[in-house]
Amino acid sequence: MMSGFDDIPFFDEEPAPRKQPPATGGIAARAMAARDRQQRPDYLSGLNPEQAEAVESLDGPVLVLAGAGTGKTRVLTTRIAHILSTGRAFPSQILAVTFTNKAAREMKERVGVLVGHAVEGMPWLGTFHSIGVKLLRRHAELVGLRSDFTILDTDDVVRLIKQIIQAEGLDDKRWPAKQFAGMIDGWKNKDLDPAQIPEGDARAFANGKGRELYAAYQNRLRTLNACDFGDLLLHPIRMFRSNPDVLKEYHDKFRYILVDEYQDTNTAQYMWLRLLAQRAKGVPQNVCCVGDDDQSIYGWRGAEVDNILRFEKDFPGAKVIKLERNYRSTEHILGAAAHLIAHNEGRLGKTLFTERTDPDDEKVQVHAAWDSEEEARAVGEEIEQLQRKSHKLNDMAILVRASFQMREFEDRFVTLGLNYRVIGGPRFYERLEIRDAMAYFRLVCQPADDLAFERIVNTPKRGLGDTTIRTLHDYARARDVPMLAAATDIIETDELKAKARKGLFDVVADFRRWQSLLETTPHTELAEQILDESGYTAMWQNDKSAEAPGRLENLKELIRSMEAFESLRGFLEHVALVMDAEQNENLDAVSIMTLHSAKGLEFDTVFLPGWEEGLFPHQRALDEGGRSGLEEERRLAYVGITRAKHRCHIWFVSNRRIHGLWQSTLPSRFLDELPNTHVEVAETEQSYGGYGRGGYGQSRFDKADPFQNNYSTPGWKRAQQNRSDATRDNWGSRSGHAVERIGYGESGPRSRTIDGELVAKSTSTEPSRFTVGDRVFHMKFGNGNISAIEGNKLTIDFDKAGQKRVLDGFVEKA
DNA sequence: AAGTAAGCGATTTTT
DNA sequence: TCGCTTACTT
Repeated sequence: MMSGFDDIPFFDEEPAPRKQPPATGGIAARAMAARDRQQRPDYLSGLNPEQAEAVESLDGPVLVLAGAGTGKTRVLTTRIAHILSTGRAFPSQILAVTFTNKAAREMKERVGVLVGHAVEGMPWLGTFHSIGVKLLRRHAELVGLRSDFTILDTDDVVRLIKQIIQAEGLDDKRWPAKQFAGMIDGWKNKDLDPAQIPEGDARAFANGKGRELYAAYQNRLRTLNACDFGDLLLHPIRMFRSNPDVLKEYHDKFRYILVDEYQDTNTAQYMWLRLLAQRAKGVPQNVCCVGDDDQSIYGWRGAEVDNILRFEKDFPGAKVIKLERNYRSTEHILGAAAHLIAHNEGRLGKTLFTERTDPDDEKVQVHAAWDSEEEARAVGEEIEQLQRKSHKLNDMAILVRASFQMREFEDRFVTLGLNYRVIGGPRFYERLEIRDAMAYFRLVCQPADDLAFERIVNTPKRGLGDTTIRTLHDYARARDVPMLAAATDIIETDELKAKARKGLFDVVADFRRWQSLLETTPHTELAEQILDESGYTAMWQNDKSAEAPGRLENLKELIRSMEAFESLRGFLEHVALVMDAEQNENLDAVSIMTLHSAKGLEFDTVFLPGWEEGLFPHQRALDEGGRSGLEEERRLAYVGITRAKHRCHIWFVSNRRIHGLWQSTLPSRFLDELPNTHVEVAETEQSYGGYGRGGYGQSRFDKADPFQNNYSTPGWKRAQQNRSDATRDNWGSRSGHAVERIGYGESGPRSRTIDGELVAKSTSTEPSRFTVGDRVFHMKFGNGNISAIEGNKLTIDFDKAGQKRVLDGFVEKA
């Protein structure tokens, strides 16, 4: 099994240059490769021909288009194993980049399985950011940092920006720091420094001060000796650009470069990669990017699908290998997914197939429910039924478009006593008490960390209020020293009142003591000591609120998780980069998560609720992203379906409560893009369909089996268009079934269209056709009397359902 | 400094 | 509508 690995040399760091393997592409190497191919080592024998080609094409640029479930990770890990076993590179000469820590971890583990002890010898396998940190710690001085720089998270960044906005004398309510943080992030994703941002962008914020503020922010980071996440990419880029000798060093070093999830790279990551990958002319670029354009779902946070689409132009002579043989899903699931994604334009074009055909495999099921409550109830029932057939809850997942959908399922599962776990959501290291504790630790390790200082200087309360902090802040800025240092000085003066001076004196003394213990005391012990002596633990012990015990528990957990690290510093770095905490694997539970966080996972049974226009595809994606927004939504749907191994159940409801108002909804257009042959509409004995749908036109989903006939005929399409327009009008007032298209009069409501498809229409504000006291009928709640009217929103006392607020388009005069 | 009142926004998320 | 953040009050 381990053939060929026993004689790999291992180095923690660089081997001596003359001991390097023969140059890639050389005759010797090719001969060796040929020999290896003949021998077909064990680790290659389990691969299909395409996978094997992806693994063995070591010379020159390679793009592996790996569809969902086609063994992408296997290819990557085996390729690394192959490089090592053929002696083409030492572990430290392979650069392997992933997006998430999870992916990096998984890759490390799997390479470990293949090559045993070599994993420790792969220092350059990690996320873009962790590799960036590694580069920066080595060359910090080249970008004006010290190598012990701190990494700020989003929360720190926002607080810092807020200070800067205030310092500029701007109103921080009119110009929210959070928004500006987002803008900076966007610029950094595009590899733009303050001088390079487009004039329009610069003007868009704070009366044209955008550029200034961005520059001020960067200056502040430098004085704080700190980086935000974007800098972890940008600083290395700048460093390479202005220090060709350093870049050359890494060119020589990295003989093979591998990139996972290439479709998710943003412009900065692309530049970073290109700098490292594009060597001198004539030298083969052994870069291998793996990705799937059909699974690009992060355009909204700066990912450029274009990077993968133009790979062949960027790397001339690139070999493109498609992996289309799927090992995960049934033919129905693949067929449904393929048909759906075929509606996108600008694809590289892959079609997944499987060799397994089992007549027992069920088709993808589409279910209709009356409202979200019934949807949750029905999914709960399905889950219980599967459970009765001894399916594991761990093998089931509910994948939602937006997190507000989760609640209904959680509520239902609580009543049923069904175990579930929510993936994503608020994370351990983002909790208040954890962040406070971390601020203490940070300040001990890095006395210049003003953000940490300000966070905890008066937590617990030490009588150091706003005025004191402001005085101290100004004092520090005037002398250009960190606040902790300023505090040390200021307590010698009489700038502060006696009470504040005493409080500050104690803080300074505490930190001085903890710092002196840093090298001598074991870090977990020191951490505990810090939390105790600072009074932080006591603060929560004295807190009577319901969450206090949980917070204390979290603090204990924090200390416990430090044990795995060698030092406080090492732990801090880990937390800055790896924000996730492990889930309890032992519990058998249904997973609930967003479609985005489901990427890369697989489940036996997948439930996809909420396939309604406006929710999925999401209205905002359409409004803000137009055609490409729609296509990204479609890719999201594709990701959702392809998570399923055996069963995929899609749901949509007719009524959903959005922002507290009940709204009638239309089945998602994606449902109509699913093929007959692999999809069936599930018979449900629920209330859906039992009601008259009063003038909303026919839908194939009104009938028991809409797939029987004409759902894709122009007639159906038109019917849906009618319904769509009619319903959208209900946001304003009802205007019948007129088909409104592009080209309204100047004064009329403006619609948005995507290639002629009507996607959104602004609300109109005509006076309501109802008056208080009217007797009305609502499809969901039945009869009732109007008790109040605000614009198009009616408050109605229903005979059975009680008081509800609904939009006037959904009721009729009774 | 804490507690209430008012206001705002409401996809998706990693590092 | 609801839940969270911020402002104002005591």
